[in-house]
Amino acid sequence: MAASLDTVFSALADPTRRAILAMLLEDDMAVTDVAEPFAMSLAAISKHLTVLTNAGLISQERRGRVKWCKLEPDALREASVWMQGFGMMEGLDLDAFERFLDAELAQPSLLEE
Amino acid sequence: MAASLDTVFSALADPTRRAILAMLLEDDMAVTDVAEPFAMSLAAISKHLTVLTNAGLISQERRGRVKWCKLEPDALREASVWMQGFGMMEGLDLDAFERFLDAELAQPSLLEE
DNA sequence: CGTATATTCAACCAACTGGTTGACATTCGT
DNA sequence: ACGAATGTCAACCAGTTGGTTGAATATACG
Repeated sequence: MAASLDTVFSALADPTRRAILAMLLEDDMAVTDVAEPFAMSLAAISKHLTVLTNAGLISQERRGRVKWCKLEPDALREASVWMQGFGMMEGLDLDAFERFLDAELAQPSLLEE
Repeated sequence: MAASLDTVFSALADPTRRAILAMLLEDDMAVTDVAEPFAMSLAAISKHLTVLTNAGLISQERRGRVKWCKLEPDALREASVWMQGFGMMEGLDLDAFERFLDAELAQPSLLEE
């Protein structure tokens, strides 16, 4: 999955999805168990899990009739690097940040030709 | 402005807005100058700046007929703390992270009653 | 005063989001 | 083989997003 900053940040922009990530921090979970505490349908949670998967924030592995959801925190790394570049956090990797800025600003579709 | 994680992350989810933030990292800028490199109308950029302002990521101060835009990186701090809580980055503040998780999970509107 | 500059507002539009429900496909247990 | 459990799919809906254009509002300049 191409986990761009776009997809990662927009996946994180929903409180339900952030809550799911927090739950998966504890342990891997089946879809039904993920859905259990929420006041919405299983289908809605299934969609949220798809969004998280597309963002690379979780992975899903089917075992029998149960689909296990697993946190994939690596996808947060590049987003975190981006944010740290604004100089407010410790542990800044300036080189990585510059690469991100260059790559993003170089997207021709975004800029005038 | 109530800069929630929702508004911060969803503001960051757009590449135009991230590019604007990167530009403001260099220096404060007028709205017209922010808009100049982009292939879209001034009105569109004005809307993006409103989104960024509502997220607390920038502030805008009118001086004469020019409205100056200024980066406000503090808004990134709580989002960055949230992300760091997933254990992949250095400088983790576990206490702050726990407080965030508790606050978010305690939102009753999200959970079944 | 009149005109150019800087920015927003209002109406509109297509596309996306986040939710619903009901039907469907798989797999497990008996 | 049957029935219950696990998830997804498809169609639908209301509300939001990201863009457009044209008019409106300040403010500054000469």
